[in-house]
Amino acid sequence: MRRFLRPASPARRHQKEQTITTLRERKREQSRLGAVEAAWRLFIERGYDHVTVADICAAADIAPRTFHRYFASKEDVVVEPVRRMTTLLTDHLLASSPEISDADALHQAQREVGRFALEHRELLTALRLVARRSNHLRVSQIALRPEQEAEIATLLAARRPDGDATDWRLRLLVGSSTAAFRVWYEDVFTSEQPDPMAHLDTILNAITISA
Amino acid sequence: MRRFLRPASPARRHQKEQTITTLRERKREQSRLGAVEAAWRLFIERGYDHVTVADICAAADIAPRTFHRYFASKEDVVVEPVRRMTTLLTDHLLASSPEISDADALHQAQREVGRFALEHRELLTALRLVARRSNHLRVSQIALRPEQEAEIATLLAARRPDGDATDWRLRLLVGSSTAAFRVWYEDVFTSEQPDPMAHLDTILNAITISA
DNA sequence: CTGCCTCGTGGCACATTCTGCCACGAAATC
DNA sequence: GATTTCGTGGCAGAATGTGCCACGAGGCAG
Repeated sequence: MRRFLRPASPARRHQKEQTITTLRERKREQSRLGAVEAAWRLFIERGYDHVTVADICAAADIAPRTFHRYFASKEDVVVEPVRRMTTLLTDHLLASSPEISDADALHQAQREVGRFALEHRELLTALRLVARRSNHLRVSQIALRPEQEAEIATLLAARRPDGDATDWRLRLLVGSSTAAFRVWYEDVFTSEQPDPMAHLDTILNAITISA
Repeated sequence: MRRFLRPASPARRHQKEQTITTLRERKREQSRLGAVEAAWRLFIERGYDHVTVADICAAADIAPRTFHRYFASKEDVVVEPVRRMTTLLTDHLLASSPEISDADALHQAQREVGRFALEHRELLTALRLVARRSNHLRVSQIALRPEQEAEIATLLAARRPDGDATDWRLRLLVGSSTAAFRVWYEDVFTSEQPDPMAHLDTILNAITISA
C-alpha cells in the first residue's frame, strides 16, 4: 500500500535520486500519509458514511484542523488514488515521443495506468466497494474522470507544433479513449479477465475516429 | 424557463392529458418549483458559493427543513437540468423502435437532447457559468454524466432479446457516444457553430466501433 | 356536513463538515 | 545563539443535512 502513495505529488524531481528530505518535509508526509492510511482503513472497515473526520483524526493522531489543511474535504481523501493515476497518465504523456500519433501516445499512457491499476488491484477493489456503498460520496467511479480530460487534451496538443487543444477530434479522441478505459476498468473489477492487458488493447483499438 | 421543468419527474403519464392534479400536488410542485427558480436566480446573481440554503429559502418563502425534503443537497438543485436531459434521453430510448441499431437509437435520442439543449441555451449557458465559477460545486459539467451511462446501457440492452448489458461493446458505444455529446456540448457553448445540429451529427458519426 | 386520516410543512435540536484567526513550539536560517 | 519560517492545534463560527415532533389544511368516507 505504501508504494501506492506519495512519490508523485510534489512535482517529481527529474534530478536523480534527490532524496534530501528535510525533517519538516518528512513530518509533513508522515502526517498526510498517516491520515490517508487511517482514513482508508476506516472507510473499508465501516464504510465512508460511518466514518467522521474526527474518527480519522483520532486514528491518525492529528487535529481536525490539520486534516483540513491537507485535504479540502473528506471526499478528497478518497480521490487520492484517482489523482495518482492521473499523474501517472500525464507523466507518461509528457515523456512521450512527438513522433507517434496522438492516439498511440494516449493509449500507451493508458496502458501504463492499466498496469498500475492491476498492480494495486486489491486496494482499488476495496475503494471501489467503499465508493459504491456510500450514499454521500459523489465519486462513483474510482477511475479517470471527465474533469481531467481537458488537461489531457492540452498535453496532447502541446506535443504538436500548432498546439491546438480546441480541435474537437482531439477532444473526442481523449473522451472516447477515457470512456474505453472506464469500460475496461469496470470489466477488470467485475469479471475475471484471463488476460487483462490484452483486453485493454482490444477495447482501446475497437474505437476508430474518422479523419 | 418554466417549460424547462416539472412535467417529467413523476413518471410521465402515458394516459392522455391526465391533468387531474389535486390541490396538494399543485402546492408541492409550487414549493419545489419556487425553490428551483429562486435558487437558480440567486446562483446566477451571486454565484453558487455565495448563496446559502437559507437565502434560497427566504427567496422562495419556505423553511430550510422543507428545502431539504425536496433536495438531498444544495448541489442537487443544480443537477436538476442534468436530470431533465437524462430523462429526455431515456424516454426516447424507451420509445425507440427495436428495428434500428443500438447506435442509431442512441444517436437519435442524443439528437433530441441536443435540440433540447439548444432550445434552452440561454439558461444552460448561465448554469454552465455558475458551475465553472464555483469552488465547491462538484458538478463541473452540466451535461450527461458517466454515472448515468450504466442506465443507458441497460435500456439499450433491454431493446434486444438477449438483454445483455454487460457486453463491453455496448458499454463502449454508450461511453464514447456520451463523450462525443460532451465534446459537442462544449463546442456549442464556447464557440459559435453555424449549424449546431449538423455539427452534432458530424461528431457522433466520427466514431466507429469495430464489430 | 362532520369527523378521521393523510401528508406537507416548519420549528428545534443536533451531528458534521469546513474555515478564519491566533498562538505555541519546533525546525530552518543566518 | 537569535530570528524567521512554518506545521500544528485550539476555538469559535458559518453552513449543510437529518431526526423527531406537532400543527394544520387537504382528502376521504360516513
